[in-house]
Amino acid sequence: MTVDDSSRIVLKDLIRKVGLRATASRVAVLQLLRSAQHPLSHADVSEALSKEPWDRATLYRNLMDLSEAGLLRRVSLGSTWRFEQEQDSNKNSNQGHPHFVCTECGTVECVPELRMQVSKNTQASTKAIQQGAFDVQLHGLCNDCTQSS
Amino acid sequence: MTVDDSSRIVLKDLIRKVGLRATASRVAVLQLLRSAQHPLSHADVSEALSKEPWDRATLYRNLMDLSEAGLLRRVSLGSTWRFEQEQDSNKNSNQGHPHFVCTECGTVECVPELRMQVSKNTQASTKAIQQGAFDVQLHGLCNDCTQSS
DNA sequence: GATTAGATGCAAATCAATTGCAAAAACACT
DNA sequence: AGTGTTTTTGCAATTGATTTGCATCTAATC
Repeated sequence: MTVDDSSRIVLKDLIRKVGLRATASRVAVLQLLRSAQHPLSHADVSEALSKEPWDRATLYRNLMDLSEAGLLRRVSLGSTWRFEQEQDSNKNSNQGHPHFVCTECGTVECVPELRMQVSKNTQASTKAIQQGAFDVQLHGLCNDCTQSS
Repeated sequence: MTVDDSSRIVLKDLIRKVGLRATASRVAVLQLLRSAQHPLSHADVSEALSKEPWDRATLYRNLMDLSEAGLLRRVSLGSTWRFEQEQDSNKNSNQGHPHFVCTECGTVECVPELRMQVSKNTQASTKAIQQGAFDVQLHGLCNDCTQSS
């Protein structure tokens, strides 16, 4: 049994534990996101698994199902989403780590080391801000797009 | 001459100053965004001006043209955009004020009073972060969506 | 008011995201 | 292993937003 096989068994168990059936595409999606260094879009996942026979719609549904089940985290970009593996440290939190989003190419990087202080004296009318229930994103040009522009 | 008329003249001059022709739809778009309390999407603009005869494509191009010319600011939401009036205080800055983005309905609010401190000792590999060339977004549920969920 | 470069309107093309439904696969139980 | 039940998938079709080509129109200039 290879390392890949054993990890596949672990992933299958994980998937079953949250009440979903451990199908090949779900295992592959989960495996992909666990090895990814940054959050991936539907399109990223489709492309990465393009050698496999799975349909776009299936991968869409896989990502949604795994996210709703808590095995992935959905990073909101307004009207679209990126997906990343759920971190144990975030499990019981409504807040993940900060992300850097490229305004040119849309790539999303994780910047977990970044600490942001939100001034507490904010009289923001938004409850989520008062309660700290939000994710932080920095939007700017990534290194690649800085060069080419 | 009404207040509206005089403001329209001012807007027309503004548009001409940046090298564009002062067409009726451009004036209307600029006027709308100047009175808006938060950044608007193209769909928002279309709807707000739905009584006018202008085509969707025209409004798209108006928003893009006015942004490129520096009269509007484009707020990136990953793959889509919102538009807001350019603030004089931002004119020579590559950074606007922070925004709060609802992960449910996509509404974008301005939170200019929010001050964020990014730890300076970051060894982030992204140049934009090191140089402070980024916009800050907080993503969470807006008050409306908190209630209904 | 005539000229002309720039802008618009319309229709068509593109592209991403989503849905319905029949067929296939996973799981539970013999 | 075989069978039945429920979930999931694959495919095709739909939706909806954004973009583009091009003929027509118009703002700005003379």
